[in-house]
Amino acid sequence: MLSNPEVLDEEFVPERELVVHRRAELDRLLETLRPVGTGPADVVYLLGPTGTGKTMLARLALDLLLDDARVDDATPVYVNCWQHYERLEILYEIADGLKLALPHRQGTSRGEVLSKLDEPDTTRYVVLDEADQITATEVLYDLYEAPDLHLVLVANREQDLFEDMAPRLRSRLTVGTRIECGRYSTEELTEILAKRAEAVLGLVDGDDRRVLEYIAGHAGGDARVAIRTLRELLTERELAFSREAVDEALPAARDQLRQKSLDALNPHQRTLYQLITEHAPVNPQTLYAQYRDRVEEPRTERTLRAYLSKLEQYNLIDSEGETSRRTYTVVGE
DNA sequence: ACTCCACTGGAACTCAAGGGTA
DNA sequence: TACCCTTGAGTTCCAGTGGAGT
Repeated sequence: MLSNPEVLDEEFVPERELVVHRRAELDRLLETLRPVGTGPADVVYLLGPTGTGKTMLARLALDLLLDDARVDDATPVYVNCWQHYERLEILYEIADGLKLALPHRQGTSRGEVLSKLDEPDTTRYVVLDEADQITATEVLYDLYEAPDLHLVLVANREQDLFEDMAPRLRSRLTVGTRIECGRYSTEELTEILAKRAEAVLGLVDGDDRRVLEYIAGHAGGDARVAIRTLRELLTERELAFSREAVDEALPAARDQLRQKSLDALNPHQRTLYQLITEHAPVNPQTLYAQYRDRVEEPRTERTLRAYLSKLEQYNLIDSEGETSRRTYTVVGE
């Protein structure tokens, strides 16, 4: 039996002690958010590619702020904009997190939620994870205007965040603290894996450590992939700690992460994804025709276009070219 | 230069569902 | 219980874009 198997979940938020390579970023984040000295910044950006510890940092910072004696009455809220990307949806999630007394979700207008947000009784810390998925960036303005509310925006690239933003909003939001999380090096990833492996297995010997290095070297600097692979090795492959086992576990780990995104799709979106895997690179005309052949009650092309942009947002597919020359391919195939 | 065609994405609309209210 | 309000999902319509053919 493994002890603490939860540390092998890539979404697990570790204790401060388990954080090995993001100490400086964590301290800077806490320093910026803590209302001491010159006062907190209004917006903090946590930027960097997938699997570089941004979400972990943001969640851990919320936990630590809650326990911090210097911070009175803090209310932390975490919203994943991957699932909640519409303006009202995000406001509702925040209202829920802040335990604001709304009559009910349906039937409460944006104005009502905003007026509730304008009456703070605590310092609010709001993390918007995957903030580049937000379709209506006006929500950032809503939150920026709310008193005593500190925003942490987590995104891969800063430009994605500001791309569709109105200039008035952009000029307000560009002021803020930026904390960059670069790709982990193989050494750093090995350390991270070693900490997690120790938490479940006890001490890790030299041979095992070489296997961890091997995982780290093949995970492309992505901690999610590395941790998933370790979990796959320890839970599914009966502690088979060898390079051969890693070679099998790595693609399985990547598949599982992809499957997690696919599970969030409706049947029509899944059919589109399936067709793109079968025919990639495929142009829109062929794709729409194949789709109509495949399903009983096809959606309109306008809806399919909306689905395709969603699949792209989920990083499941890629598109190249414009208008009639556009083609769709599957990411990672 | 002009026209045709394929494609995109915004705006306005319909519809069903969920919940409050008199 | 009938009616009202709001929402999300999906559709219809359409202006704009860019490649290809004449």
